[in-house]
Amino acid sequence: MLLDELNQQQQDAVREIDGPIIIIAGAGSGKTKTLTCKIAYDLQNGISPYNILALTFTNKAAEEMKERITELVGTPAKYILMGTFHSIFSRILRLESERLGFVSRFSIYDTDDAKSLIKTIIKEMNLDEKRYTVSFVMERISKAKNNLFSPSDYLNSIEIQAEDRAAHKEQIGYIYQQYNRRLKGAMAMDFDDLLFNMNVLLRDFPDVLKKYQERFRYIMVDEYQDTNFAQYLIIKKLAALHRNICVVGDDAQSIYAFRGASIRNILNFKTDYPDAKVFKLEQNYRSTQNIVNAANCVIANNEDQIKKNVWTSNPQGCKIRYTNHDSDRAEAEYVCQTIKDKVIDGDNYSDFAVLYRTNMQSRVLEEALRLRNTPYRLYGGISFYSRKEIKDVLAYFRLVSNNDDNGAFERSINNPARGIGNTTINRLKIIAAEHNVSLFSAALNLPNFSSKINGTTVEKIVEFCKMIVAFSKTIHQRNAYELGEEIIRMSGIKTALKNEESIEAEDRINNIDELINSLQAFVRKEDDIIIDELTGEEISQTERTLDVFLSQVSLMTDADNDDEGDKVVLMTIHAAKGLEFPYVFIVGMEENLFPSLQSLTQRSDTEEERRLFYVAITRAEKELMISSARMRFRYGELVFAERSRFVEEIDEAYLEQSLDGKKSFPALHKDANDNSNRKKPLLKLPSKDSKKPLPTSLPHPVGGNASSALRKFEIGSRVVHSRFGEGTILLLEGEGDNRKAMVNFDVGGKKILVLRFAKLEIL
DNA sequence: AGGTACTTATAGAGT
DNA sequence: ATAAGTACCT
Repeated sequence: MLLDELNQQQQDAVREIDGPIIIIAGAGSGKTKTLTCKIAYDLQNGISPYNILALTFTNKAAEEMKERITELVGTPAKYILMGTFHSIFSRILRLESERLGFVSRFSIYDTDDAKSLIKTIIKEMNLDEKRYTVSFVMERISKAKNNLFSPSDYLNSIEIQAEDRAAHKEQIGYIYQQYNRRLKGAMAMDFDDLLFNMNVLLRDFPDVLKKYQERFRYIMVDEYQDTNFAQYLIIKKLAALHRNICVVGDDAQSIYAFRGASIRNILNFKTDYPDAKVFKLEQNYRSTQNIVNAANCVIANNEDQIKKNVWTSNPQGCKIRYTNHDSDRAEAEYVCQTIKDKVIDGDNYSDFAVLYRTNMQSRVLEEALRLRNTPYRLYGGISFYSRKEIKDVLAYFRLVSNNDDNGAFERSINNPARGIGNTTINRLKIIAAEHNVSLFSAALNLPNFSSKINGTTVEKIVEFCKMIVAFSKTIHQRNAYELGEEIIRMSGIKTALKNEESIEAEDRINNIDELINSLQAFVRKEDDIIIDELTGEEISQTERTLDVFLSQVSLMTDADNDDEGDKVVLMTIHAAKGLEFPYVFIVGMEENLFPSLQSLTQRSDTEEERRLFYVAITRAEKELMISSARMRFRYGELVFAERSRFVEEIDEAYLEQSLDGKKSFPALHKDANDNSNRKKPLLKLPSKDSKKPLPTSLPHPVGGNASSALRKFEIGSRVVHSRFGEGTILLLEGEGDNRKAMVNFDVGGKKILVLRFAKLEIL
């Protein structure tokens, strides 16, 4: 029976089918299990899968949930409309696109595409690029869209205009206006538009609203604490008719305010739906008592929260271990060594996760892991889909699918080089603007327009356009693999890379081949039948076309392609939400890094950082290791850091401290349950107020070079470096801490190294 | 038009 | 440390 494996609170939540429901699910409280059981229970009670809408934050979460529901109830699960906000709404928008004046094959601009468009506009408006930085303008526009301010709302808002004027950036409204016009002209939407336009659709077309209200009789929203205003309002409108809305979340895990999410949505659910039934899942099944208690201590420092008591009946476990290290490298080495030791004792690599605040921290960890041949899997960072060569290929696909996509046109027209340079493109842009048509349309009809572009160039442009047109014509006759493969072949991208004959080019070719593989997988999908849950129709193999592929790929992230295997996992804390691991390292516990510098200016931001730390702690099942470094490389230079304030927020009853990473835990496994003599930390840390002066000279070189070794370096010495291998010293300069050597490495050539940091050893 | 060499800006999380 | 942009040369 479905309910047998659930505790009382979980059962209560599952049994409540109708009306507004909020489930506050503490970390590790079996949220996914409850949610999947709940949907299965609904289905068993006669609710049609066709009437269920389930919204998640990641594709992965949606897939996993669907899989689990299928296990419980079988085929009907296939018909449930379940996915991310962005993917579900993009599909609805494609169906209803003509209402908003879009083609159904509109393009989706990712952040890079959007930024380059904004940049173009700033340049065209002759604005000072120092004052109007792309990232700032982008943030303003994104925030406006997430709060449903159109360009005219933006320009008419006294408050917003005052803000912009105060910042001496009063042109942002006009940039926004132009940006949106250009998106429309390219038949494109950015990520925020998917939410904004969904709102427009439901606001301006009552028949559409009614249609989807009637369709979605039961609505579930996962991670409700991370919804922004635009998402909140869509949900509210869709649920207004039947009021069967079930939201699940944990205010303590709200970590996306930076993206416009409002913790208020979950805190105010009872206000919106006074008759809402509230269920709290407070028993943690994931972590040891020490971990749960430590997490509770940390989160208790936040003011904004729903009261709850997360507890566990799991074993007490060992204390959380905090270590401080000389440098980011030493910290990384400590992580590697600890993992190695535990693997020797029988644990798997995949039992470990290393979590960090910022993606840039992954580098030093990767280096250390590689050095020790420790298998790892890196999540995030430059995703597969944002690699240049992949974006190049996808630009071709986009252009074929949507000829008006100016961004895709500009990217493709001279890639690979066809002798169509900047001058030509600028002339083309002018023609397109004069005739108010897209670049592609202007290019295709170029012979009919008078222009300064010379004849041979015109021929090349027309030839390109004809190739694209030929592809576009067959887009619905051929499957994504056949067409995509041909586009790649005919574009000449791969040939150009082959001619480069470099290692990098080889990698790029491999990546393109991987993309071709994914086209093939998309077309073949072992699942005999793919069902479009939105329309209820089956999608045959021939209907798995390039535009369908593209519509999915634009919203795909790396995390969605999991490559399993026994590997240590490296990821940001944000990416780790919803996951769990037996052993977790949280590295970089330093002021100005975690919490980040930007977050310290506002209390609410600091609270968000604390929730982020809470999320990180609660990923751990058995053991948690947190660490910091006294200095680390940031932006290419060395910075010193103090221990994060968050470390102190963990009661010492649950924490074990050591200042140097190694050999400091004599009783690693034994005394875990012995609390009796642990009133004081093993080592007294300097209090945060007693600011120690920054060390003027470093205690020890990172790699352990004793200073005596420095003297032995001479011009002509043969040396070995941990990363670069063997080489010969060509030059020496500087004194003391600044002593540098130019080394000619046998592989890789000349490099200048600061001896204080470089792991150079004399052979 | 295209490629190379040098300069400069920029580093917070991700659908 | 790195990517992106610019200046300059072929």
